[in-house]
Amino acid sequence: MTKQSPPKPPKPRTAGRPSGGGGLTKQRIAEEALAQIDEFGLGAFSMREVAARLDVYPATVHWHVSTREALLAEVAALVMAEVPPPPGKLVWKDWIAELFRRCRATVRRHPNVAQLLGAQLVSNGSLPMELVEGILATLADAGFEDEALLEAYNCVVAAMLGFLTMEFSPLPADNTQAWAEELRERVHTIRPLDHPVLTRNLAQLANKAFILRWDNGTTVPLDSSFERHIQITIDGLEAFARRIRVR
Amino acid sequence: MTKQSPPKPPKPRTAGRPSGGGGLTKQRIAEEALAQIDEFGLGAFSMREVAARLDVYPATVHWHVSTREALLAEVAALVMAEVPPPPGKLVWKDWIAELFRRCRATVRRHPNVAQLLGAQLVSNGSLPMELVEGILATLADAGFEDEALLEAYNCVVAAMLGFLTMEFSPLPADNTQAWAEELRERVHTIRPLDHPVLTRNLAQLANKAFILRWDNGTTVPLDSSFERHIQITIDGLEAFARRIRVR
DNA sequence: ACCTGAACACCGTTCAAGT
DNA sequence: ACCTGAACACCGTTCAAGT
Repeated sequence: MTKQSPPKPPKPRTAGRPSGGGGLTKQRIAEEALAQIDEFGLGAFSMREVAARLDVYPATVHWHVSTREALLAEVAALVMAEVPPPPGKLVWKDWIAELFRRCRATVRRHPNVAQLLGAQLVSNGSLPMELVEGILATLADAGFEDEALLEAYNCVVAAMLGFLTMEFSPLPADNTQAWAEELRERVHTIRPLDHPVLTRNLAQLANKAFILRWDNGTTVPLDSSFERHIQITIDGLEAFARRIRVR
Repeated sequence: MTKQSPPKPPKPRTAGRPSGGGGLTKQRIAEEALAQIDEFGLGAFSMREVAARLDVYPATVHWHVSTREALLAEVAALVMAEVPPPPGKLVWKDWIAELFRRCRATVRRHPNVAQLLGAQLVSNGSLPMELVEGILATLADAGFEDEALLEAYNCVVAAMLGFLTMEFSPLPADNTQAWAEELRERVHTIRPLDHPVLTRNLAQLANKAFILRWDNGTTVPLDSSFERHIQITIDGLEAFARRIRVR
């Protein structure tokens, strides 16, 4: 697109350790990769592109990162490291709710990495240990221990990352417009006799309910649904805690 | 791997519409793609590979499917179409719980497509409309309407697909072994002073808690966590229903 | 309408060679 | 230790040409 300088002046660079303030690091590479993904989406990400941005040969990137997958995991970790842990003094319900909100705020700033969070085991390891400990400590405070602690923890993580992964799942890369129009058409021509409840609530659901939408969370945020999701999760956890106490 | 017949006998095939029982269809292509993914993982999926399996030129596949992304969406739809809708006579709590379980059973049969379900908006449209209507009808039965219906629905879908996406998220493609060993090492050498709760419950959490595991749901299924996730979601929904009734 | 055959512009990764 | 330069074996997609 912006490549219109054909008499490309040959940049003579030398091999070996850089003399200037160069100092390419894994961190630096991940930052550049994140920038690329933020700007143009995951589809525009490639080792070669990142190398080009850093004005370096592809092999150089590989010297630092080993593999494309590893770099993406690094990027995911970079994003999740931005999540500020909620203050420790909150009661457990508020702490969990705050975590959900802060996590979403961070993902909102990097929506294109959302699909990396839940969907790959490598980048599942991206949540900072500090947050993991925070969740566990909070749930322990709420009265969960042993297997109940494990279950409550998994529920919290799945509910949080799962929702965000879906809310910000990317649109088709190619002809977004045509695709959106087609889905919108399909949703609005659903046969009322086969799908009465859907039809009756179409105005409420169209483009705001999962599976029935053609824009993602970047364009059409699911604010109220997310807040409700928090409440439902916490109410469910409380019921769980009650069941334990009763026993 | 199994390619050791170099004097490949040239298969002379003719262009044009196939005479025999050929009849390549989008459906047929998606089935072959699914088979490939089931066997060797999403990493081994490519248009060319699918074409080879069908004994056809890559361009032929493109004539039927338009794009790689579209084919993957088709594959996701194929899988989710396998989910048998729960019987309609169940009370709403049981219906939702059954849906969760049936959905999981299906994804368990095709774990490698899990990462497609939640993470791409194209394949978000994969859930059959019949199930969507089922969820809506069930929730309407439970007393949710208008915006509450939207919120409850989004919560159900996110909770269900979100958990499954994470439980079956794929391992790194390359040197799985080394990666697993490294993560296991990292988890077991967490500093006790910084992460007391984590350390205290390490035996309970290691390789069974999200972020702290190196095997996915195929090897180490999160059965009890999933059942608890169902209960928590339903209890939360019930609390939500109560809040509405009170108002 | 459906397919072949070939081509284009990309990939990730490896490896010898430089400094 | 860190990088160049080139190569290898793949990709997805397009397009004219066949039948």
